[in-house]
Amino acid sequence: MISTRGRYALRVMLDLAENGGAGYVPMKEVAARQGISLKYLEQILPALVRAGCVEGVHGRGGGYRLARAPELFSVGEILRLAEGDLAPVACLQMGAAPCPRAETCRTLPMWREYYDLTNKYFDGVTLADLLGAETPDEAKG
Amino acid sequence: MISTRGRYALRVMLDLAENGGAGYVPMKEVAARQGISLKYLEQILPALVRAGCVEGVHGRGGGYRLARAPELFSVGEILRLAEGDLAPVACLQMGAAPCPRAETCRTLPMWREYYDLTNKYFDGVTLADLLGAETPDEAKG
DNA sequence: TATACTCCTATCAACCTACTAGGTAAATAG
DNA sequence: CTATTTACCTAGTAGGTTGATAGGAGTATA
Repeated sequence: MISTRGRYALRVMLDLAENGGAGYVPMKEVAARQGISLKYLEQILPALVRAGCVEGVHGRGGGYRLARAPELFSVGEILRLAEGDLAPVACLQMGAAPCPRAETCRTLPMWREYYDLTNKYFDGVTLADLLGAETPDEAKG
Repeated sequence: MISTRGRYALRVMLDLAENGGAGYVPMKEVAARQGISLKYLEQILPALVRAGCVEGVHGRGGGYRLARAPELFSVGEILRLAEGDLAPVACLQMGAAPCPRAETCRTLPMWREYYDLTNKYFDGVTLADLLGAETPDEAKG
């Protein structure tokens, strides 16, 4: 399941895209608009900064802004940064201890294929797709 | 993420398909073969019985057996019984309080489409597919 | 130098997961 | 009828995760 971390990260990115324009937007404003705890958002954002998705500027007049245009961000990229992983089972998570059953596991290939499906789906949706009020389908077609 | 409940349920069904034949298999044996706590399995199985996926018989010579042939079980059916739901976000879970943002939510259509994708994928894989040592792809093609 | 931001770290309550434990009910074997 | 074997029911529990809150340090601007 996608937790609030991933969902909030997405909402912040969308908020920056809509309300950002060219300048920096303080998280305080985003938190108020989105109805999310400022302190909680402050925990989520550094990962997006380190990955070069948003740029943060300290001090008065500072805030965050998107590092690229919305059509250049995939949802998959943002979710992976916030959630760490989109693996459907523990044994496929990065850094997981290799499962001793892996060789003979009847279900592992299925989990792998679903994992691929998941990554491909979310990599195929961009922030720009979500900003248009259309469904991702329509955006793609 | 698919938890052990769903994964164990699948493994039990596969074990019954492989080692069951026509008769009843005691959970004790399945637990030993699969290296899973018997007491934990006993918690998972009633849901499969109630749904008519497996049949349990008490007493000496009893145990469980599949209620249908392996090709008539989809993985999706079993996972939903064990996990309750395959919803990727809380607001899509059955019985969830309706989200006040639903009307204007930019991301909800995407979650919905991914939810559909998930159900369709797992509904398209059968126990029989997993029993053949092939990948689900090959089984389908 | 005061202010307004980002960013770091610690803490915490609530909840969930994965399991353990101890039974009761039902069926069969002797 | 009794002992045994199995399914099935219910409660508890250690450890981890989630979703926050809190306090402050670092940094840029006016």
